[in-house]
Amino acid sequence: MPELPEVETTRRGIEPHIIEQQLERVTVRNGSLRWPVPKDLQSLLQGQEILEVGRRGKYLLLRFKAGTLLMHLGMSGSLRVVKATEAVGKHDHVDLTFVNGATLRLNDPRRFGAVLWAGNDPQDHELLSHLGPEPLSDEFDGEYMFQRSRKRSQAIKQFLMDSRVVVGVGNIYANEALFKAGIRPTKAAGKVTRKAYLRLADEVKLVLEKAIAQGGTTLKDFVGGDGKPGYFKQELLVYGRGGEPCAQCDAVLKEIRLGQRSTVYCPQCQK
DNA sequence: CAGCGCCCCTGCCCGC
DNA sequence: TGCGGGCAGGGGCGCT
Repeated sequence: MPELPEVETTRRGIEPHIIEQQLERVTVRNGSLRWPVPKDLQSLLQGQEILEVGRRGKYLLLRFKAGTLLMHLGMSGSLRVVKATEAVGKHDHVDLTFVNGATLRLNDPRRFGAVLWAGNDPQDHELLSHLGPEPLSDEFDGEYMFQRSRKRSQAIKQFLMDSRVVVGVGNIYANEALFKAGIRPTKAAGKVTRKAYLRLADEVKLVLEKAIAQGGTTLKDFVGGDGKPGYFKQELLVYGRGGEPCAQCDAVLKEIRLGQRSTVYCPQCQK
């Protein structure tokens, strides 16, 4: 579920409910996530106020005076703000309950997500310190990709999904952006031209911005807790469409596996 | 170092 | 209806 746009949508959705709120207690029902949830969160955070709700790539950063709580939603995680009295459901693994009664509740069926303590300089945390630029920042552009990709034999799609190169481009958007840019996902990153990278970087920004804008329209529902937006599904041009005709040329879209991930492209439009 | 598979885990869908 | 296999929007890790 969570690609960068959804994590950003989550961030925007929870922020107004928890910013400047004082934490009353931490409830960990199942601390067995990607890494064990630290056991001392309660003592670290009790009485502390949330100063900022930030994001780095797909990580959410809840900043307190004492340090930063780092959260990742993995493949299946979601966060909702509920009343402290709301019935606990299956896979509701962690709650942060605030003095005002609001509760930030993490649900994660597959438990690939994470809740970790990162101290006062979260960007120095091991999981964040090697991350590439944000795709929507000026630091990320075609020239940057071109320079970083020289002599790389790896397929462009895997290069694009490497968080050390750029964060937040998941499988769906990698497929979509490569289609829009007319680049075949299997092409070696080092053989993609500067011109093609300029186009690709633009398309990455466009598709992410568009998805965030649409995620925004579902914010209310999201916080109200009624589940998942299916917002951009109908906008996808290749992802999940293997075997269907290309929207641009009518050729049959090909579906292959690249690095264990489903990859769809148009053999005509993407060279 | 670059690049590639593996794996963590549950749920769901499909074919038999 | 039950069961096995494959797949899922992430990404760290260990190996070559």
